[in-house]
Amino acid sequence: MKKYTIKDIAKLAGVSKGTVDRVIHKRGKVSQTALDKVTKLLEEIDYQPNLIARSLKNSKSYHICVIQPDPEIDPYWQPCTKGVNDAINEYKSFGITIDSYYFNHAETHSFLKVNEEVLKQSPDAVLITPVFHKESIEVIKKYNANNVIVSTINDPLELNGITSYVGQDLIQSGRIAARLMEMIVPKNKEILIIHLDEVFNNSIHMQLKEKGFKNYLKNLSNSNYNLKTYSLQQSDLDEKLHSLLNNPNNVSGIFVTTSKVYSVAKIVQDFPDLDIKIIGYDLLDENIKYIKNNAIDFLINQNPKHQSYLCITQLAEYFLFDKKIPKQKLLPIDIVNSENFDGYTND
Amino acid sequence: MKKYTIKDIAKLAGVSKGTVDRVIHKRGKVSQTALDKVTKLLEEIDYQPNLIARSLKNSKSYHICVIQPDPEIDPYWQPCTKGVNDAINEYKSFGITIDSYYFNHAETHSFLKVNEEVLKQSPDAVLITPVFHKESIEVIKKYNANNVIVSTINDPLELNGITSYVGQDLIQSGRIAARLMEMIVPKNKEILIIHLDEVFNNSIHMQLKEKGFKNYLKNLSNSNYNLKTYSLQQSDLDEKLHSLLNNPNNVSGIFVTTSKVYSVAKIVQDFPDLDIKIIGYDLLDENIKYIKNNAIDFLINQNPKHQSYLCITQLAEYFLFDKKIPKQKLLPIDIVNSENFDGYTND
DNA sequence: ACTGTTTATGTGTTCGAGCACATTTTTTTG
DNA sequence: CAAAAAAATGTGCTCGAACACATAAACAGT
Repeated sequence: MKKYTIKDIAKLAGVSKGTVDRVIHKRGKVSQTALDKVTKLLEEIDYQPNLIARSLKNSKSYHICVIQPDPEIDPYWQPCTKGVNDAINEYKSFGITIDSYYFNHAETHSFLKVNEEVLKQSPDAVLITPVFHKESIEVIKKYNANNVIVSTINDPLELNGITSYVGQDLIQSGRIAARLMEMIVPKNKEILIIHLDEVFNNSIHMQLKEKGFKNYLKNLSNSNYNLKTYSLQQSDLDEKLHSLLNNPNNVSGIFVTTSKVYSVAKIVQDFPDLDIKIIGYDLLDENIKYIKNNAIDFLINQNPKHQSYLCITQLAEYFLFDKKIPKQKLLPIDIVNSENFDGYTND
Repeated sequence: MKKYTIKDIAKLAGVSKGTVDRVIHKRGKVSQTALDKVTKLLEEIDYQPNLIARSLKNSKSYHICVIQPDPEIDPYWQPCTKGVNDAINEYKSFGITIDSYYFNHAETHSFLKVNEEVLKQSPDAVLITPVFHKESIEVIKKYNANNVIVSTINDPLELNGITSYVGQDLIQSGRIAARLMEMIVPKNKEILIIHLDEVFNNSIHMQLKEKGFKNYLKNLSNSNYNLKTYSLQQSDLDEKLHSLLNNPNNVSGIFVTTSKVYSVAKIVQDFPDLDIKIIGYDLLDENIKYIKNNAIDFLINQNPKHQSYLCITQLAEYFLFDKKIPKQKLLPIDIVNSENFDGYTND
């Protein structure tokens, strides 16, 4: 199983490597005879260009900018940064430079400002985390106009200006939570759906999760759960939840649609007599504390680290080896409990 | 953020690229003055050699042989083959050729014969799936003697002749199953542990899973489960399980330590009055059928496809870019139910 | 048949690292 | 101090693909 090079093929076909090259790249200026001969030969031996040589020849440097919420402000984004850093290290020896830009995920103007800055850099690609739905659409238009490739994670904007989306099916994510609830919460009990965030933002992932969750439970034949939805700021949670649980109630499960589930678990701990199951999102240190002692029953892992890492990997391999980028890459949705969280944190 | 090359450094240091090269590779024959100057410069600009150029220069072809049980005989190994095929396609343009060799997982001599064959090929590396514990150890010794790199998946042999193991923590795997059982099976009920396989083989993964499973349940304060273990050939299962369930019993959960869990689910379906929860392994088509309709409650995904793919990836990147191979890579242990299996099958 | 023009084919250089070999400089020795 | 030996440094080619440029063959028009 020898590896054929252009030179080999040229010799076999009795032409020069220039001609072979022209055939391969369909640059024309080749006689019918030569074209046939070379084409046939290429097929026969199933020629595979050496991607390393190709890449060396094209050896440019590429510049990718990452735009994400500041992990100092919201720790949810820390793993995202880790994924980016892994990618930086992996590709720095290949002539790919990656810069991170942070914005305050509570302020749209911060997001817009950072994007202005990045646009000035005119990078080859950007990876943006579109927590602001409307603003993102505008920003992406600008990138497209400047021929900057746009990849997104976390929040699927349905928009054709985007080259790649890496993330999860959020409706399905809600369904998974629902199926787990069904298994651990008795029939006819009350289940709370809590949207919890420090700030209100116009991203849609919480809504999609709720939709999937309700959708699953609605179609059950014999388990009439009583569902109640609350959209809360973190500051209102304490009062609201305490007043709910202090009064007579039938609550037996809580589904928190964000990574802030630990603050719910903390409050529920004050009511040891109520047997309340909790399902929420993501492997924050705070959450892991509660899943370890089973105060949280299940976490659903959105794997932000892997999302960002994979997204950059796709871009890098596109630049280096011309590997095509899938329009959408849906990652598996991991179910995490007290025994398997470890495997998802240490990679 | 310019990318420096050896030539750049040579110019900056006022020496030739040969000297720089000698410094980088510590080949000696460099004056102290030149050495200091170049070393300092290298540090200052944090020189990163262009791995693509390096790889091109070294451009050899590498040969990897994969030795695994015949997927035609045991479908469990089909995804393994898929992972290998993905790797073949990914790396064929990089001068890495990969050949697969199958053995009958019921016959040790078949395993030995295939290994003889592979040894004659003198490949650069082999990926073996050590279902036969003792025989594998012997075989690995031979590879080591011939300077063939040995990677393993699926079954951790504790042996220093192995360069890399990609797999899961099997004891933990059992603990995960136990935690799930605890959540869905009422206290004081009976739980069966069933080791089920077509043949008896001397691999140890079933034992490790059982160990983890029992270990978790034993340490529970208030849930006295009654555990019973059965080691069965597939042919004996039908009679044994029917007779068990036809008689008065308290069985409420079954943990099957292999991928053959579908045959247990099939039988349990005949007893709709008993509410028996089932947990088993792997996303075989047969198993997915049962998890879809909740006849199986949870599957634990050992991700054989990813295991084999990752293992080859490690070898390839070692050969191409000199990336070091971790001695052991433990993959996350995925919990799968009727709603998230999809994400693990389509990748 | 001889230019001029189009079309086809071949040659040589580049990318960056790595290494063999050639050349220069320094040191040793009679 | 010259010759020989050792040490240091520099030069030039290779890996395979890509492309610019040079050359050659084919064809058209007068």
